[in-house]
Amino acid sequence: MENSADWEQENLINELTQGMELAKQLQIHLNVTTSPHDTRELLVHKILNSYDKALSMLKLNGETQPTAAAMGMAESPHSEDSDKDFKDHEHKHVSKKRKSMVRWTKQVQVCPGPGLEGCLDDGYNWRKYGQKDILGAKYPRGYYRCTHRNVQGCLATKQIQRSDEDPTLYEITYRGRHTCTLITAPSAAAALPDKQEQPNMSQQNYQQQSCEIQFNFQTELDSSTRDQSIPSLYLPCSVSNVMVKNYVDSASMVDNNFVGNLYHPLLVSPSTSAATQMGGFVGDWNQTVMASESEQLMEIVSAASATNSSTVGLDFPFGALDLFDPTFSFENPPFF
DNA sequence: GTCATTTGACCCAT
DNA sequence: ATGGGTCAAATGAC
Repeated sequence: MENSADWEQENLINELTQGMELAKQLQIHLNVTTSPHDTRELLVHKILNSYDKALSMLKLNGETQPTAAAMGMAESPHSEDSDKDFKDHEHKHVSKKRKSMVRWTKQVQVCPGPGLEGCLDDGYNWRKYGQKDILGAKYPRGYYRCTHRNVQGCLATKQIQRSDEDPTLYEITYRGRHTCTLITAPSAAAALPDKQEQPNMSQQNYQQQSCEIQFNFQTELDSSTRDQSIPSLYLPCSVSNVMVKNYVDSASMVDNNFVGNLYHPLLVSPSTSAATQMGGFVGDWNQTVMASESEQLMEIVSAASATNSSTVGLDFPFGALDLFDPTFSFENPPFF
């Protein structure tokens, strides 16, 4: 038993180390303007793979710990994915997987009227697979899964529940991380149109997504005040009128203890000017929007590889967050 | 013809 | 037994 744990830990360290090495390579490639785009993308892919493996190890490990249930894993262990393939061949495995799925919720307020669905669009391509009347809820709950599920095996799902009290308020629960290769940054998404749903996605939707989960990326060429050898992650939300509002824990965010530790929900509140750009959104946003930082970071890294950005960073109103700072940790982010 | 949505049935956890 | 989540056939839109 102990040997097994040691072995797992060793593998975990190996994966993380590999991820770091790959990130360093990517860093070098980002500083070389002549570096081929393919190479960067390959590195990003490897990094993501490496961290995915590490996450899987941690999640599976976390499930065996008694604290997991106490930390919010009492969540209904229902199917995250009931694809027949999985049911037939990996039923038990899927059940485990479901429990460890990352889950987070955000609330979106939209103006009533046409184009409402568009406002709920988050840039990913979802396919509705069910709708159900929920006990005690006035409105039915819609069930959606990633369009690329069959092709790329992306297990991300979401549920949309309209609020009883405020019909303009929608609670969107996301489960699972997108593993599809669709790059979701606005520009990238536009470059990868989905013939089925993309045409319905208006520009305002892209703006919405850029403020909620994905972020716009900008090139920061003037890095005279910054160590050029250390690309920092810049999240230009402070520039694009999105500010970090607060941090709260959420039961839905601690489906497993690892997620609870690593995934600090980021609460952002787009300011009025951003909402104005978003058209369909109510001008005064007071509701909170939570997202997985890890997912954001994955996307940031992905998008960084797709741009010529020499730096990628998280830029908060109170300063930039340097993810390559050795003192940085998700458990103790410097700003919360 | 293809693909998305709808909806009743089914499965599973509680 | 009940409710939430998913399946899959039927239907509709393009």
